Amino acid sequence: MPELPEVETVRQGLARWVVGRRISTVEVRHPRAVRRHLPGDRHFADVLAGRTVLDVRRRGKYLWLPLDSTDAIVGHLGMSGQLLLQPRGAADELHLRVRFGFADDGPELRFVDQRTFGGLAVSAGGAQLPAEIAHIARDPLDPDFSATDFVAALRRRRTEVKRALLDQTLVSGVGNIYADEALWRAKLHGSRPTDVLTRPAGTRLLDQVRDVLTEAIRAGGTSFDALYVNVNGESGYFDRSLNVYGREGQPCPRCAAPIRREAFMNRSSYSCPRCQPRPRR
DNA sequence: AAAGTCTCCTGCTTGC
DNA sequence: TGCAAGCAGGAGACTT
Repeated sequence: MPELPEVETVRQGLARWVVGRRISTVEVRHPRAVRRHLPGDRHFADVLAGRTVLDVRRRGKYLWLPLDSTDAIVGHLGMSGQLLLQPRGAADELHLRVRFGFADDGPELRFVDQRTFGGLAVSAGGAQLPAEIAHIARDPLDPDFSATDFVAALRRRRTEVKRALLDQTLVSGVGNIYADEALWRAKLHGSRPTDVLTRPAGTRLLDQVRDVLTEAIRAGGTSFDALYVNVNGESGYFDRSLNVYGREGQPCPRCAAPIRREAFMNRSSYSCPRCQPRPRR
């Protein structure tokens, strides 16, 4: 599942292979992929034809591609979205949703998405920061992210710490996998209430979030279920470094207690019952 | 207003 | 064997 490290890996690939190229044709194969582009799929294709990609930027799990028109292509991979570079004429993927051809006749950019939770849109005048993602907080690897402000905001919340980590308006880029991994590293149970977390505990947690995200980027991301690949179709290998996520019943790498799985928001949380005791309520 | 829940979607896995 | 339910989950819409 694409979280910050996976999206950053894709960003780096796009920066290498797409920046400076002029879009010639856009084919929307499935309108749901551009459902957030309110003027519709025809407009999406028309407004992009002839535009040159100037850069590839990211905030949290969102990508945007500033164009020479001051607009930007905004993208989110959702659960299963992939941005792939493929030679012209290569067979269509089963879940191909959008195809971009370039004026240089080089490789196409394809948006492929099995579960269709992801999508693309054109942000009018959004080259600097698309309005569509202005509500998303900076991510913890952003040089302008303030640790002090984050910890203060965390402690003002009246919720559980894992819910707070997943709230993209508080800190962006963290999803279920890296939330569980950071909480394990910080030896905190995700149900711990945020308002009684000490400042040092909040800072330690943020440090662990940053560490796990940075290490995962170095590994090219986590390809837990093969739905995530980079722009060249290659898997990341951080799944080998996961300590708790998806490891129910296996020994905690720190204390050997069997990893526990608990229901959380209609999904699962993984933690060590000994290193991360559940808070008394 | 903030916090919590529901819904969108497909394909693989599990169970009767 | 076949069908149905369960599961994966990001984030916007909706409810409390």
